[in-house]
Amino acid sequence: MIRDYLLEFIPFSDEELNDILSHFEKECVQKNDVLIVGGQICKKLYFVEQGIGRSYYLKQDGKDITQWFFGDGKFMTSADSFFQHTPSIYYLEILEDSVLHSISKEKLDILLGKYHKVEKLIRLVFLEILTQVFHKLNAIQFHTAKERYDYMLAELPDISYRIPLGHIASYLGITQETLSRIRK
Amino acid sequence: MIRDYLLEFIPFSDEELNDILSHFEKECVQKNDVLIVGGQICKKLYFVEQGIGRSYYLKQDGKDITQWFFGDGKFMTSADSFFQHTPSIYYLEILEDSVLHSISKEKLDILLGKYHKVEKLIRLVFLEILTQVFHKLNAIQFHTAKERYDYMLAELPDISYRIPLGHIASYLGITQETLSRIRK
DNA sequence: CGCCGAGTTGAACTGAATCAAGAAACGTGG
DNA sequence: CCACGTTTCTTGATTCAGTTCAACTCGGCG
Repeated sequence: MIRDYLLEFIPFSDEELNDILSHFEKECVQKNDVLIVGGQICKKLYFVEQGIGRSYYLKQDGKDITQWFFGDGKFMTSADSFFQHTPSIYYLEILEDSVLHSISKEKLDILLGKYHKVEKLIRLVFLEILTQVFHKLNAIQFHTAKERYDYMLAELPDISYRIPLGHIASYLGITQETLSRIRK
Repeated sequence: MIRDYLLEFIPFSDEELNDILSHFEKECVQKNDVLIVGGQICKKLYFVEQGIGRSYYLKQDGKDITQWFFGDGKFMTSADSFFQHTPSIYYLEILEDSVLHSISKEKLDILLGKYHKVEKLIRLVFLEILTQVFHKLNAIQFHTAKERYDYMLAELPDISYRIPLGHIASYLGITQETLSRIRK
């Protein structure tokens, strides 16, 4: 599973892949588990084998705003915190019982130093995320609540039906009430 | 200049740096020059030595929406188009007479293959951009027009006074009229 | 059975868009 | 150096999408 995903990006040899994967740990986590609390340093990069997670942050008034959803086959972390050892603005939360593979910064650094291909892998993953973030930005800027929801359905069809409405609403930058009205 | 910038990211040796920079070409461009037209494939990655550029796209109704500003010391390109050889959604335009250094995909690929450090450089540049895009996303989602403008002043203080108001407005996802009212 | 979180519905309010017109700044050629 | 056209910016009046606040429904679960 994680094998297949990595191979889609880079043609690793079997040995390389085995070595790389030996640095990951399998973690089974439950719905509502919090992997990272805001203000702490995010120590791990996670690969979501099966399940869903989200990142969110708290506004001054205490409302939580979903920043991103991480579905099957995606890497999940608080990027600047993890890569730059700074406190995370974001919380990472698991939304349904999930199977993850995690790797620490130290171990990833070993792999990044050892394999040019891993460096490239991370670059490609970043590029993919970057493209998606810009998509979302475009979807939100100058678009109505309905158009935003359509974007969500198009971009994350599998996720849209597994998640509490409130999370989707804050992800799209609208209120839960508005989203509820749109759906009918 | 470009030397110093690259050295901030990675401790290249003199030989490495000379070799790398020999693959770049210096380009002097003028205000209103368009480097990439939407629909075409972006062939080059640019480094802005001095000046300002922006990326924008056209909405159905023909209005142009600024997506990003590229000031001194930043890399500028249409990322997915350049790295994945796909047609660009975005236009790249120069906003004041500028000095750029450009490199083609082919030459960059050579450098990426030859130097593990260049691969890392690009990864770090991506990480920086990713962080900034998420910042912008947070600034726009659930924030008033005034708060967005404050974000702009904080994030891009040098740029805010060199650019037509309309570009800033569309960048922030508000209308020019509203921005004009906010400023006083 | 009654509680509790999640979702829906309603009515009043508001920030920002839209439409329209005028003022200021810019640059280009005579 | 001034006149003219173009672009950029400001200001005003109106309108509307979406927020806010509050009450109510529904389904699951102890």
